[in-house]
Amino acid sequence: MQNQDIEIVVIEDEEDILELLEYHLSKAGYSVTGFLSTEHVERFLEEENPALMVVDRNLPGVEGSEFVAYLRDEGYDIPVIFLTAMDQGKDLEEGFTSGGDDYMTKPFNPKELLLRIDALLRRSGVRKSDRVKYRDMVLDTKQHLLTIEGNPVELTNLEFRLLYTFVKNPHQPLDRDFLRDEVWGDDSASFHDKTINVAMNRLKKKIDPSGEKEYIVPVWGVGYKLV
Amino acid sequence: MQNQDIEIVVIEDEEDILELLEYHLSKAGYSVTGFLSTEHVERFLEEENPALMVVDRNLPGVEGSEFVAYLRDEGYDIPVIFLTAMDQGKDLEEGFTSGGDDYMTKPFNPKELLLRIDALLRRSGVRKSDRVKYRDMVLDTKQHLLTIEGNPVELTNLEFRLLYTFVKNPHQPLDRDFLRDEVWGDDSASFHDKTINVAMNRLKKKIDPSGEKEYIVPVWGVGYKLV
DNA sequence: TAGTTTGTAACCGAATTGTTTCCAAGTTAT
DNA sequence: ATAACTTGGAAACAATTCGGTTACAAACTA
Repeated sequence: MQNQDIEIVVIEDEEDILELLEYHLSKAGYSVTGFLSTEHVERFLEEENPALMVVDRNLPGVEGSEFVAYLRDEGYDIPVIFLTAMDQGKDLEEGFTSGGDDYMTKPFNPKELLLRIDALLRRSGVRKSDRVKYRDMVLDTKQHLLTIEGNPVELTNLEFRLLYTFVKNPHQPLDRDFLRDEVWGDDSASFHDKTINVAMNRLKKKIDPSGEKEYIVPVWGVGYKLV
Repeated sequence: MQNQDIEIVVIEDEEDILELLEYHLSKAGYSVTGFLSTEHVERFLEEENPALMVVDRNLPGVEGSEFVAYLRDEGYDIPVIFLTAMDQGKDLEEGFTSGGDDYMTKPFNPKELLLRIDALLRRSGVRKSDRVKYRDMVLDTKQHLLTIEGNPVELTNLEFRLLYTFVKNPHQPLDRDFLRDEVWGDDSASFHDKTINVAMNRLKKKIDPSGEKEYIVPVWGVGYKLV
């Protein structure tokens, strides 16, 4: 799921609406943290670094827009979508000038909220567009990060490039010449036979220490293939 | 006027609405270029590099959303606000999934459109706020001042620009080529290997003398990233 | 000119990558 | 079926690459 590991904060004082929001966002794959007031939110922001906030405009105590204006002043650049009960012109203006990115009126259409969240995440650069998936592996080429079943797996540069060429060409045996060209490139001159073997084995050990997943299998006399 | 020199493209086939849009946007200080169809827009984008587009969803010939999807595919990342005659759920979804950033229904409230344009410009980095926060660091770009936990930290010009590029691109490994382009710019000619290393280490030492905060970590074989 | 900032160079240590050797498993020939 | 042969895997070792550190020189500022 592409929304996995994206954290969203919701601030809403009406408990049933908060629950509804949490339900829809969770269902879309986001991890959601709800607050009934702005009280402990700043502390949370310092520690967690969530990707986006959905904020009710009318909160008890500190106004939603006031709070966001304060955060902006402090230097927080987190994307904010305001929710409000009515569509008053004054409200709208205050929402945007206080530093909000978008504005929706209640009762909100969940579908639209999700679309707007998605657009805002895209624009603010949270969505890492260049991800490649294979079975339970996710390669984030921008972040140089591999996760297996959601857990990060440490790979070296070479190993990452190697795995990437396999994920790009699944199910087909890649011979050693191809791998050498693709991964090692020009450094082809003077190249020991077993270099690729050793590199492959190190990679296989890292992505499948127990050897039970069988992501990559040798093809005798040819090379390797991603099953 | 803060909107001076910001270029906005409007694509709208109904001439009177186009004029109305041009009027409101010009009054707000933007320089506006209107088109009655998508026809010559791409050529214009190639030459001018406007900051934002306002696009009617229902255009003769190529659909507005289709056109934007095409542009996105071509690699154009320009912010887009869609206008549509009716608020159909299908329309809305198509607007966002084709790569739009915001969506308004006609008849639109000019005030709201201006607010949304402003918010989107802010978010897409056209307007840069002069305070940026990351964890307990606050960078004041106006004053070239950094505070950590409220305490001022002395940075040189270079170090400040360096840290700023990291705060602008958090969580991403920034490779040395990128940093060189971004921070050092044209002086790329004759550039010692270790220059970036040394600069990075000087910066790291200043923002985290004890090395316990781990703001910036090296990514082996790639560069550095702000955690 | 004095003082600060920034780039260069040399060196060190750690992480990564390549080489070698030996062994196991698959393939082929007898 | 078994021996000879070929290829892949494992482990230890060596070489290389890369980042960190320091000292020093050049460039820049006040």
